[in-house]
Amino acid sequence: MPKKTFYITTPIYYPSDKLHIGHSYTTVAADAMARFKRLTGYDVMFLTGTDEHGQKIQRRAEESGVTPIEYVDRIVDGIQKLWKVMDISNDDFIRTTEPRHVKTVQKIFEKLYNQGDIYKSHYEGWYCTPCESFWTEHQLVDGKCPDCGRDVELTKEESYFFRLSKYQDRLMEFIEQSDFIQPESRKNEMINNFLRPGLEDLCVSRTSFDWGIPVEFDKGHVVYVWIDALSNYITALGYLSEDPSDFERYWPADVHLVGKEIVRFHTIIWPAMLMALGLELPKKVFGHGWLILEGGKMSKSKGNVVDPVILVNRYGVDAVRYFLLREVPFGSDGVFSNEALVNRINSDLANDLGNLINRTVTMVEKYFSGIIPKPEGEEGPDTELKDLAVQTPVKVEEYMDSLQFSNALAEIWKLIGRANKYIDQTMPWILAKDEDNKGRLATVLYNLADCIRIISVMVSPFMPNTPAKIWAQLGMDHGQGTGWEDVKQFGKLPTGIKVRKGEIIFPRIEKEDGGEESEKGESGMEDNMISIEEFAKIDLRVAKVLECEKVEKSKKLLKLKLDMGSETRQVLSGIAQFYSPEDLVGRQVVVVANLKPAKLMGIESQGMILAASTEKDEELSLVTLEKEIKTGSKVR
RNA sequence: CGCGGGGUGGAGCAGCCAGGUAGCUCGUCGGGCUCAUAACCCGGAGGUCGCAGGUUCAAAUCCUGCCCCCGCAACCA
Repeated sequence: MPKKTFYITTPIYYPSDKLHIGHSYTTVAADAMARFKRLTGYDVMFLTGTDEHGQKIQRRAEESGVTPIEYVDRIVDGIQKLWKVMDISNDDFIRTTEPRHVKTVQKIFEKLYNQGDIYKSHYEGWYCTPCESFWTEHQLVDGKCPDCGRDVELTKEESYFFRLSKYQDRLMEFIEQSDFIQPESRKNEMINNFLRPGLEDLCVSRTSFDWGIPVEFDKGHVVYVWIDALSNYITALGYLSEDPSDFERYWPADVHLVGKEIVRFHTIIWPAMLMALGLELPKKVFGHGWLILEGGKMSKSKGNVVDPVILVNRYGVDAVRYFLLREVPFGSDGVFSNEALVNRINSDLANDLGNLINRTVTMVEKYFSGIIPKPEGEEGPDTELKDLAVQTPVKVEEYMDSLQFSNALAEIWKLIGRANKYIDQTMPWILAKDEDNKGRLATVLYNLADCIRIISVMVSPFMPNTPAKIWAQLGMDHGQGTGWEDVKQFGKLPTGIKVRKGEIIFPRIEKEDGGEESEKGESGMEDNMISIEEFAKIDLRVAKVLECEKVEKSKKLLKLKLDMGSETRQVLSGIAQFYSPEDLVGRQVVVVANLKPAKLMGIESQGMILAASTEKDEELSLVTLEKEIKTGSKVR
């Protein structure tokens, strides 16, 4: 009989920037689930990938002076390395620029067009020029661009539409009557905010940029995000390709794991697309919460950016993975802080689990020369411990099936706690004093060691590297008794094997004195010294202000046009409260010329001019030059 | 009336949908133990469940109103 299949996906990430801890969170969760399902005997397909088209990437690439594909190749490479570091066990990685995806999306588009689910019309919308974005009437805020608050103009663009409205009733019925959307609160959100007000047809092509999948029968159009990105879940399986065997095997997906911000696309647009294609719908979409960083949103100026790689280097993958899945209930938002991470590692991993292993192995060495002894009989607290040990996997299974990672882990830790308590109850060091108690001592230590075996297996989906370390210490070189079914039985640990006390698996992390200081250190500031080479990376240039105007609707921003010597640039600066545009035109300023461009109020800024300001910005003074010098000169 | 989330011992959370003993983790205090990673085990202290009304025999939980906090929208390049 073929194994039951399990298909789980993460969203495909947008490679316009490096990924952060939030992306790792989703992916680690999916990975834990995938590993758990493999462990419990499923034929698993775990998919992740990248969504590589779109205007933003096209623009980023242009700014960096490379082609879009060169640009994404580099970032995607980084993402794949990150997943390696995080020990992600994905079975496939789909890139929307791959031919297998592109071809199928074109087929899907054409199929939907031929059957009338996609039609050509005009996108009549309000266009915000600086943002280069279209908005519908009701998206506007006070008749202005909801993104930047500026004026918008009514524009028409020819484009293709998907008949989303046609599926409104079927969607409503499906969503209301199923537990398709998890957690439940998000289901209500979708019904009340989107389905009840009514669905509008969806624009699925663009002519305003070309970094996308071309619509084959109408050049000039590229497929816009929805059909391109969402389809990845089936194109990766070979839907409509020469080899659809994976599709036949794994579809429909068991879970699409997504962040709460994109629940809407996955629960409304995606099912509607599938209905149109006549395909089965995924069984579940789970919208998890966000990791909120201590001190507000992650931002560079606050210095609280959390780089997963740094965390892993510092604390180890398994510890970081454990923390992510344990600390916060999966459906809700939670706070991420270094302190919480260290606390978890110390109390759960070092004190509870690590110490349990260490003390058990030590006693086996001390009292039985390292040989796992044969148990004799059962008495006192043995029964309770054993019962709990074999019941725990059942509970873990239940929690995992509803993606309650933190509860599953809590359940495992109850057993760890119980085992620690068992040591105190049975007091092996007392038993060891009297040769008559040798048998009882053997039983106690065997029970402990076998509990650890059970724990090691249950923990493996969350912490992939830890089990092998535990097995090595227990002397289970062949992983005996480590299947999921073995874990539901007590006594599967072979006797007579020799334990090997090795390194401490989870050392305690000593908090450096002065917690404040170490917090700063964590964010990678080290000490504040940089080398001359590092300084040389900053390209400071003299520029002359050619034009300058206030940014409309902005208190602080001025838009400057700068002569950089060899080129002109547009730079924004938050100095409007201190300088008026007339003051600046014709003056020379100092500019960071190789700063990554950014958009403020929807306007691109290609550099930063230097100014000094007091602590609370009551005063501000521009950095200028003592005497005129050739525009474009390097400052160093 | 912008949208969303939330206010429960010192910190972080569960409980609320299906009213009836306020639970967990960390911290703290006291004790125990010495196999162990200053770890482990036991016990204690500490709570007007944001405020005010209402429903009810009974409200953290249901209803109404209000206050406050956070995220997003929305600008320190």
